[in-house]
Amino acid sequence: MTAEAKAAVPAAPPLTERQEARRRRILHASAQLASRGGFDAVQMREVAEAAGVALGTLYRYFPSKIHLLVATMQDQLQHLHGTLRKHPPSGTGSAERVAETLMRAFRALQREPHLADAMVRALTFADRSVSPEVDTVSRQTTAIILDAMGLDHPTPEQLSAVRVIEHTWHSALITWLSGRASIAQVKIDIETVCRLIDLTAPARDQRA
Amino acid sequence: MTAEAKAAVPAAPPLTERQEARRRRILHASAQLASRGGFDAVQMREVAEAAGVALGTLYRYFPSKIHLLVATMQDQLQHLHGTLRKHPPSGTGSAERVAETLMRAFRALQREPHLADAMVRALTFADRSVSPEVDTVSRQTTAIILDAMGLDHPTPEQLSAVRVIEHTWHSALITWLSGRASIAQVKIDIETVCRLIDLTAPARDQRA
DNA sequence: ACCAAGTCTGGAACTTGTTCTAGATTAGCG
DNA sequence: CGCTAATCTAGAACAAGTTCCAGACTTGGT
Repeated sequence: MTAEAKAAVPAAPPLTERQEARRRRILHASAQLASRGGFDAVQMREVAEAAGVALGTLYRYFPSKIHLLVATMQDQLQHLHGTLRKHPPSGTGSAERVAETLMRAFRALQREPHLADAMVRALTFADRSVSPEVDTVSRQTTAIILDAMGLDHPTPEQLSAVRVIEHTWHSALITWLSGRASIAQVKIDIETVCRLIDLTAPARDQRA
Repeated sequence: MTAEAKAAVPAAPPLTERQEARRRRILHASAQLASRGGFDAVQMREVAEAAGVALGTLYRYFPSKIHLLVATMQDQLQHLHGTLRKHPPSGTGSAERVAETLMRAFRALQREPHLADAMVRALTFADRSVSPEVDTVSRQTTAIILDAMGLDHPTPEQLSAVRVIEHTWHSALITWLSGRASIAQVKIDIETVCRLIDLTAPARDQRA
């Protein structure tokens, strides 16, 4: 919680070309299988086979199924962030733009609901041993939201609002994935929580 | 999502006394083991043994480990709701009272962090097959929050706010349990999201 | 008291995540 | 090139959730 900003993964031994390729094949196989049948369909033996790699090797690259799926999510988020940078949200207010961005991400997930299931379940099921990786995902998400808000130097209050938005985002996704909330409801929840942003705007109308 | 309010479990065959006792023993064993080592420590074979029941019987009562832990959570929530009814929050505003209530619940969880871990992880990991049970938990939570707000007939807008609060509550718990957020941060997040309540108050200062 | 249906028990068996081992391959280096 | 350490492979082995089964026990109805 204190001061270790920069690199969450201090020792990232440089991978050879073949190793990079293996890693990529594994992530691809993971996403592929996840797209078919969700979390349960990502079976370590199958991932290994599809990636053309021994089971032990798979575990050397990703020490658990959860690690693998969280890494898969990092991968997908990176894509998304790139896409969003190229086509920024069009709304005029911060709240609107954030809601628009999240809804766009949501629609992307709807196109691959099984993949979404695998990634989100892994993310919320992760225990302490996966904290660094999950934290990376969280930072990526935060960056996306701050981008949408157009903020470079958020106040602590605004960061709180962003954290709450992330909470809502993850949890709303889960209720949708498990069939307990409709798409429309997720939309409402996102729009509702985005109202918090205006509440923390540094400008006028502050009387608390 | 439409109109089937009353009983989520349509056919609850009346249990005999011995069956009720078995069920209670199982839930007790579950909570006991969870209190020790969290999610992983709740092993079905051990629960069965501790409850003095055959493995097959355990599975007849609770069709999966997740079902078992979600039921455990229902149980604990019931306690909590009872306690809260007897000692209502003292704040003057809705937002304050809800925040106070949730912080009180949070402190209760802090006393049994392993149990909290087991229940919350089960809750968010649950797939569609556990939807009815998870939904029950959700309704219990909603009821607790509405109680704190002192509302009997919430507007749709207020219900949205309550849903977002629940999202934040669950997700914040997870970040705390996995060591990615401090207790203080959870407190801040709860207080932040509770501000939404004032935003949806039916009274004055509505100009959007 | 007796029977049929349903329930419970003990235990084996199966599935999938994870670990371990022995031997082949590869990478870096003199 | 030839050596050494690291990495990779194939596959066995182990752990815990889940399923199945044969036989004993309960329950409810007659």
